[in-house]
Order: sequence, then C-alpha cells, then structure tokens
Amino acid sequence: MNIAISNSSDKPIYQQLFEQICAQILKGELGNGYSLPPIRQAATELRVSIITVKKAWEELERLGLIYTVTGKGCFVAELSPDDMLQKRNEMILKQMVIDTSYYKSFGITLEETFELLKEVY
Amino acid sequence: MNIAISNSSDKPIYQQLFEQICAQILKGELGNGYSLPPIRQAATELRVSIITVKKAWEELERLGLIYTVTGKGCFVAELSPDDMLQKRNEMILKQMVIDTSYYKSFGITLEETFELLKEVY
Amino acid sequence: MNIAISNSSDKPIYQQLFEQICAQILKGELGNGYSLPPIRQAATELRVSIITVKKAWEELERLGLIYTVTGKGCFVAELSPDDMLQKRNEMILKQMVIDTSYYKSFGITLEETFELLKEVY
Amino acid sequence: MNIAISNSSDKPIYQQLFEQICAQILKGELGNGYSLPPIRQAATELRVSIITVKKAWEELERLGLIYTVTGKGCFVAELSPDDMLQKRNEMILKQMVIDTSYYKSFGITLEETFELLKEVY
DNA sequence: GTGGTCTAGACCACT
DNA sequence: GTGGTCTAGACCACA
Repeated sequence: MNIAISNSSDKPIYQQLFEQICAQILKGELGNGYSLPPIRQAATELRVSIITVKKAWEELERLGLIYTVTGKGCFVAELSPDDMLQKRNEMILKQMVIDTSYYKSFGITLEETFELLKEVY
Repeated sequence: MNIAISNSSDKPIYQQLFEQICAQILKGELGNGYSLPPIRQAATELRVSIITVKKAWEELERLGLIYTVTGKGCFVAELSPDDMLQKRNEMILKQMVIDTSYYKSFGITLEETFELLKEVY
Repeated sequence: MNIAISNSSDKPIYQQLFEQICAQILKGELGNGYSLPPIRQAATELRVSIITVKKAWEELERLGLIYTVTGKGCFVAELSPDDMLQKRNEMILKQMVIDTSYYKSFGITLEETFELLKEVY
Repeated sequence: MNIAISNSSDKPIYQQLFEQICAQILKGELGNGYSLPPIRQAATELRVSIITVKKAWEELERLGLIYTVTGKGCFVAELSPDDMLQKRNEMILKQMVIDTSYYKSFGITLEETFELLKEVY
C-alpha cells in the first residue's frame, strides 16, 4: 500500500483512494489475490474514516477489480493482462471524453492538442 | 449568446457558463468590445440564478477577458489574435496538467495516450 | 413519501429505503420529475442518518431512476411506461434467479412451485 | 457429501452448508440413519472453520433433520416420504413468503409472476 | 479479527 | 436551503 492523500485536492478523498489503488491494480503492481489491508487498518494508517475507505473499496468492487469476503478480507480479483489493459483503456477513455470536450470547446485541432500534450509529458 | 447548460453535468453551472463564454471569446466569436447581455437578462434567458451568472462574469473579469463599466455593462476585452492564442493555450495547458496526471497514474505512455486521443476525436 | 422502516428486519435500512422507493417509482406512483424530499428532511422524518438516506438515493441514481442536482434536490427520472415495465421485470428477474436456485436445490418442479406460489399469493 | 461452497455469495457459509445438506436429506439422497462425516473431517475437506460446520449441523438438528449421538456422530433422522415432502414444502413456503413480498411490492400480479418464473426455470 | 452497518454532528460548495 | 463529504465511535454477524 503506497497511497498519498491530499486534503487540499478538489477530489474527494474516497475518489483519490479509488483512483490510486485502481491504477496500481491495473498496472499489475498488486498481483491477483493480493490481500488489501483491512479497512480499519487502512483507515488508521491513512488517517481517514472507515467509511471513506469503505466507499473507495466499494467502487473497486463494483468495477470487478477486487472482491470482499466477509470476515476474511478484501482481495484483488484475478484478471488476465489483457483484461487489465482493456479495463485501463476503458477508464482512461471515459475520462478523456470529458477532458477533450473541454479542449475542443476552444476550437483546438487534434494536431494542436498533440503539441500541447507533448509539452506536458 | 449561445450557451448550453446541463444540470446533469458534474460541473457547476457557473463553471459551464464561464468555460463556454471563455471559449467563444478566445475563438474570436465575440469580437473586441462586444457587449455581454446584462446579468439579469442572461439569468432569465438561461433560467439560472443571478448569483450564478455573476460568478461566471467575475471569473471572466479576473482573467482579463472582459471588463465592467459600472452603469453601462460588461464588454469583451481588446485582445490581439496572438494574445488570444496564447491565452487559449495557457488555459488548455493548465487543465491538461491535471488531466494527464490521471492518465499517467495508470502507467500509460505518451504514444498510447495519442492512440486513445485519436479514438476520442 | 410513504416509507416503512423496520429495524428488526435482516435487510439493511438503506436497502429497505431503496427497494420501497424503487417500487413506488416503477409502479408509477411517483410521476416524472417528482421531487424527492431533501435528504436531511427524509432522514429526520424516518429517524435515520443522512448517510443512510444518501446511500439509498445513490443506488437509485445508479439505476437511472432518479437524478440529483446539487443545490436543488433529487428528482424522479423521466421514464416511459415501457421503460418502467422493463426495468421492473429486470429487477424482479434478477432476484428470482437467486430465489429459485434455492427452491430448485430441493428438487422441486416448476409445476410444484406454481402450486406453492398460489398458496402464498 | 457433495457440497459446493462459494465465498463470493452473499449467503454466509454456514447457511450454504445447511441449505445444501438440508436439500439432500429432503430429496432422499441421504438415507435414514446415514452417518454425517465428523465435524473436523468435514471442516478440513470443505476448507472452512469447525465453528462454521458446527453452526450448520446445529441448525439441522434444531429442525429435527439429524440427531447427535455423543461420542458416535451425527445421523440423518428417520423420516417417512410424506414427512419429507411436507417438511420440504414447509421450508420452501417459508422462504417464498419473504420472496413474494418483494415481488408484490412492485405491484406485480400472480400471472405476471408465473410468466417471469417460467423464463427463469 | 474481518467486513457491514449505523449514528450524530460537522464543514463546504452550489443555487 | 440543497446536496457532497468527512469524522469518530459504536454495535453486529461472520470466520
């Protein structure tokens, strides 16, 4: 578990939690069947409420990235590398549709967007 | 004034207003010195609160895109095409830094990002 | 709003809330655009926590039965009678698959199930 | 003993155990006087806790489907085919009352329920 | 010990 | 006033 929480961010804490673990799973950093820390322990370590952790975990479960077994813990779902790549692109695309609609509202072309993107990377 | 407000969007209404007018100005659609409609009129037409319109106008003024003449109204600032292009890129870049940090958290490369971006456009 | 909460039930409160409002919407008792009571008011009236109401509302929104507008309230989505009927059957079928797997584990036939069902109705 | 345990199910494990053995007894698959495996052995084979098995066995005994002879083991009670059929229907009916109350909350008729039931079977 | 749920009260952004 | 979020502490069922 390597999570960074920012209180000053405009993103809700549970969202930050969700995104970071989601990214780690889809990067393959947390192997299949990996056991996530107990929500209470995670809450204490990250200095957030149990409910906040739970909300992030629930979203992960809804996406099929983890599964929880009552009384035992939460575990990373077993996904093939292909599944993971596809799910990763799905998530990024979904966000990209929103992001680009903003860029496009300024009348920017795809090529110009590429140019700016290169600067940022 | 050609504005589309969406209640179902997760963006606040004043932000939607701000972004759309901002884009129109920087695309050159609203010429120098163009007079924005009075706040009350805009609020009525768009069926939003006066406060909401005020907030959007204030943000535009803060960026130097419009200026207010008390008792007369709000007008589009006089910007050269170069100024507009630069300001446009500034605004897009600023947002792009945030957007790409999300993409990068998944370990995606610049090339892969290009690929996905093409799909979206 | 005509909701009955039971603390002794084995179902979580937010689930009871969700199911009852869901049923009322799909029965057409709450017309399109009907404004749900503010979560705080609902919480007070039903003597439950804000968070509990919120959780039920979230589930309703996830199913597309209501939509929330920050600062304004929550409203019943606009669904055609056909949409409602289909969604109703979807929900019942989903539960029925679980229920019948239990019946079938006893080796009961469809006809015998009908007989018992008649008794219950 | 032919039992399938699912961790991903929302039903507690002891409940799954209970239901499956119960069904097997009432289907007549486990004859009168059949000796259930010792708790420890069952726990090992099914990879569950002894406590979990114990809980399931207790529930079976409470219903009079098995009886324990201290120091010897647990045995399937002697029931006539009629007793078994009646007990089976009792158990199914009890669950059906709960299940149908959910269906009925959507305003569905008995006939419509039949239709959906046919699809599921 | 684990997850599942709930409460009461709080602060913030938006309209 | 509305929804959105968060905390701290609590009780329960399950393994």
